[in-house]
Amino acid sequence: MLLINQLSKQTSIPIHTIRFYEKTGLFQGKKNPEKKSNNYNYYDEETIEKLELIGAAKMIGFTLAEIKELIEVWYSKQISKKDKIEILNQKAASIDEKIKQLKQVKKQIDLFIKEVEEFDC
Amino acid sequence: MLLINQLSKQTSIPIHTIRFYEKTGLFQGKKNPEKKSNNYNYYDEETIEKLELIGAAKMIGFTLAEIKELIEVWYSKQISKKDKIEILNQKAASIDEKIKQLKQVKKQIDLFIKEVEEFDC
DNA sequence: GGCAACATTAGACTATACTTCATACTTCAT
DNA sequence: ATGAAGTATGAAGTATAGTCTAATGTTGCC
Repeated sequence: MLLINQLSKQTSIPIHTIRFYEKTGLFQGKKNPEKKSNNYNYYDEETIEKLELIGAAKMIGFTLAEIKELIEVWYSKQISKKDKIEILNQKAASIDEKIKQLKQVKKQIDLFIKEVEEFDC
Repeated sequence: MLLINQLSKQTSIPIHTIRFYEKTGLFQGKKNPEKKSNNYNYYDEETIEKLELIGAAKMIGFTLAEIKELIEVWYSKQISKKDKIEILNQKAASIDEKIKQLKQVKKQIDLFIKEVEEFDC
């Protein structure tokens, strides 16, 4: 179990940002019941996974609200198999859509580069 | 030449947003020198193009600052061919990078869907 | 000439995602 | 035991990207 400082170092995510994510409900640290003198939060390996997922999902344009939903599906034991698969398929589809859009714009930029190379002398 | 209302209708971008983009420096309307009684802004076809570019670039996660740079390259007559190509290549590379990341996450989600389908009964 | 529909500006307000600050407590090395 | 470093909490501040309001002026049509 890691303290927030270690967690930050292992994920390269600033402490303040981690706290912000925690407050947003993306995950929760656990208090140590044996140590009642402090109320430090302890984080498990799953939290590292979650932070990595957050990083990846953010990079591709998901909002924290969407990521929260994704995490809930990913780790929930309560959500039915059917619902899980549906939400995951939705996310997968939205990623495909984004890839399509990116390729479209890439093509346009490549064309424009050619244009510049040939005519704009 | 279009007034802002027409521009908004043709691009499906709200008037307020168009004004915001203009204030941000993504493009500029022109005053009509023959009509000195008002100071309405008139927009040309190029502005429609630019707004479409903004829409596409935003969709793939470019910030307005990046888009501004892209538009400046796209339409500037002052920037050298070499610089234009360099900036465009940078944007193209960042799109490739994003596509790579998206594919990565897509793969992870697909794997997880399989996992859920097989084991989480 | 009067009224609806459109235009402009400045400024206030919102949401998202942080980021910093202030205060106060805890742990650890010397 | 004391000071540096780490932790918690709440609240304020920042940046980006809008979105809305108010006050005021303009145009077009009956």
